[in-house]
Formats: sequence, structure tokens, C-alpha cells
Amino acid sequence: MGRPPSSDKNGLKKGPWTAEEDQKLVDYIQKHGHGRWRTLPKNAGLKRCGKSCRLRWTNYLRPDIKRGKFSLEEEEAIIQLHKVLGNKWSAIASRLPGRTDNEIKNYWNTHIKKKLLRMGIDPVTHSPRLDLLELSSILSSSLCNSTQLNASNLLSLGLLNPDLLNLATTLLSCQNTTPQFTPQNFQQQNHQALQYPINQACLKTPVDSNPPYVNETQTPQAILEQLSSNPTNFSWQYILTNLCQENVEPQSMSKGSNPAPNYGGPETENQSRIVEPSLNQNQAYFNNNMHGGSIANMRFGSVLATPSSSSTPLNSSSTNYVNGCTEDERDSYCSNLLFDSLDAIGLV
DNA sequence: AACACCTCCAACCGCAGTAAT
DNA sequence: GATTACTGCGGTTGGAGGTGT
Repeated sequence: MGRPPSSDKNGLKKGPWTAEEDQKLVDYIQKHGHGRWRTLPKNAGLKRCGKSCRLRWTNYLRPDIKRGKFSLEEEEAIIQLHKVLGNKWSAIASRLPGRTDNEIKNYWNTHIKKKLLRMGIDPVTHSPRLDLLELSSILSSSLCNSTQLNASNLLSLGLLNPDLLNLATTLLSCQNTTPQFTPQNFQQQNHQALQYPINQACLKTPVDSNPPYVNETQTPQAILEQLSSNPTNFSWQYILTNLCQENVEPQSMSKGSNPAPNYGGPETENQSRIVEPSLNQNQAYFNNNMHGGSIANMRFGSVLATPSSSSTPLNSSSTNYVNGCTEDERDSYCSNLLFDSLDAIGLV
């Protein structure tokens, strides 16, 4: 892993360290201590820049470094510290003995961030995702005012990509043609969600937080059938979060494919490992609090777009990967899934 | 088996702060 | 006070390895 060996213009080596180089560095520091990184490589007989030596020592060779997987306690500590300190990785690392800032940063970007997004929590603000709430609010407002949803308005808000916009407009057209669909119910239920205070404790899982109404195996068809038979349960978040839930291992949503996620049926051993127990419990707790338990069979597992509340991009790349697919792909996937489901029950 | 795609993480880069001159 | 050197930090990169088709 890493980069191929290369040298810069000064003849200094770059890229992955060899065992021999590691040994030279360790031997030198054990004899002379670290510091004076500029002159260290020359004295130690290394063709590396001082910066590279310092990084190798602090991130890998230091004897007090704890390697291996992060424990649940460490993970929770990182989340709590990040909530207070933000991306101050070195400050976070200083409170986690044996862990380096680089290791924590990597773990945050590859694991925790995704986990929070799956829970509907903005990893930057540690608050519920505003883009989902805003979407719900806008649609709610549109319905209550009995006005046609203006697609360009939604797009101009930067909330949606075109696929997700299609989803919204299609469901709105359902509203126009389905008499059971009542804006009053929609409004009431969404305001409950929107007005509920941010529950910071959602990361702490109470022992009894897995209520029996959390149905892990509800299919999209079942959700939509329930919607059509009992429209009082309608809410945009209900639709979005149930139909775009993720029981799928990231790799299975590879580019160019349209795999069927496991929405129902017996769970395989492999799949049961995919869904982290603590995450499911957190989702259940989160759902219960965000919706006051008013919506049966609720799950909160969706991530639909880059959080609009994120003040700074977590990655400069224009493509954000979440759970193995780009967010654009996920939006498209969710939208397609919904259309298929609507088609299956004759709503479109 | 071959290919394509994705994840992970070690290592790099550039900037900012501080110390020394 | 200005300049230079050094160190620390956060963001980003890119390739090995894993997985799916």
C-alpha cells in the first residue's frame, strides 16, 4: 500500500518506508532522541526529508502507538470530542492515548462520517441533516398553500439533484390524484419532526431503545401499500427514509449496476453482519424522538445528498462517496427504486 | 480469469504559528 | 520589525488490496 518509491529533485526518497529505513530511524531516535528533524535524516543515514522522518515517527514508529481497530468506546469518544473540537485532530488525538491524529482523521473520514450520515446526522454540525428537513419543510409548505411545486425553485435551493426532484414531483402528482392524501396530515406530522429539538443524546443508546414497532424487513412495496391504504401516515420523511434506507453493503452498489437491496425476507448471515447493532438501535432511538413515535415502522437510514449545512467541504473532490457509491448515484438509485415501487402498486 | 470499481490508509502537500537570528 | 528556519496541523492524494460482475 502507499506510493511507489520516488525521489524529489534533491535526491531525497519519497513514498513508502522500507523496514531498513524504519530501523535506521528508530535506532537513531533511541540513541539521540527526536527533534531537529531537518538534520536528523542526514545524521541517521536516511535519504529522506526531515518532514517525512517526523511523520513516519509520529504516525507509525513511536513506541506508544496503539494499533488495530478502534473500540466502540474510542469511537464514541471521537464523536463526542469532534462535536466539541471540530476537525482538531491533534487535540482529539491528545485525548485518546496511543492514537495519532492521522489515524483518527482517517477513521473519521472512512467510518464515522458515513455512520453519522446514515443516521441522518450532519457530521459537521452533529445535528440532524438540514437538507432532509428543508426538503420536508418546502414540500409541506407547498402542499399547504395548495400551490404547484415549482421544480426550478427546488433546484435553485441546491437541495436536490434532478433525480430526487423527479421523486418529489411524482409524489406530488400522486397527491393531486389520490383523494386520501391530505396536506393537513402531512403538515401536522412533518411539523412534529421539524420542531422537535435536536436530540444530542441520540448517540447514546438506551437499553430499551429498540421499540417493537421498528420493522427491519419492510419492503418498499409494503411501505407504499401502507401509504395508499392509510394516508394519514404520510410524510415526506417517511417516504424518503423508508424507501432509501440502506441495508446494503456499500460494495454491492457498484457503478453501473442496480442491485436489489435486502428489504425483506430472511436475513443472511452476511447481511446480518452488515447492519451494525448499535447503529440500528441508534436509528430506532433517533426515529422515536424525532417523530415522537407517531409514525409506525419508521426507520431513519437515508442519506440523500451532501449536507447543505456543512460549512466546509470534507473533501475537495467534486465527487463525494458515501457507502461505496457517489451521492448522485444514490439519489438516482433511490429515485429509481421509488418509481419501480410506485409502478408495482399502480400509483404511476 | 479478467476486468471494473471501491475502500482504506500511509504518505504527501501546503499553510500557519513560533522561535531564532 | 523583518527574515529565515523549523515544527505542527489539517486536507488531500494515490495505489494496494478487496469485492462484485
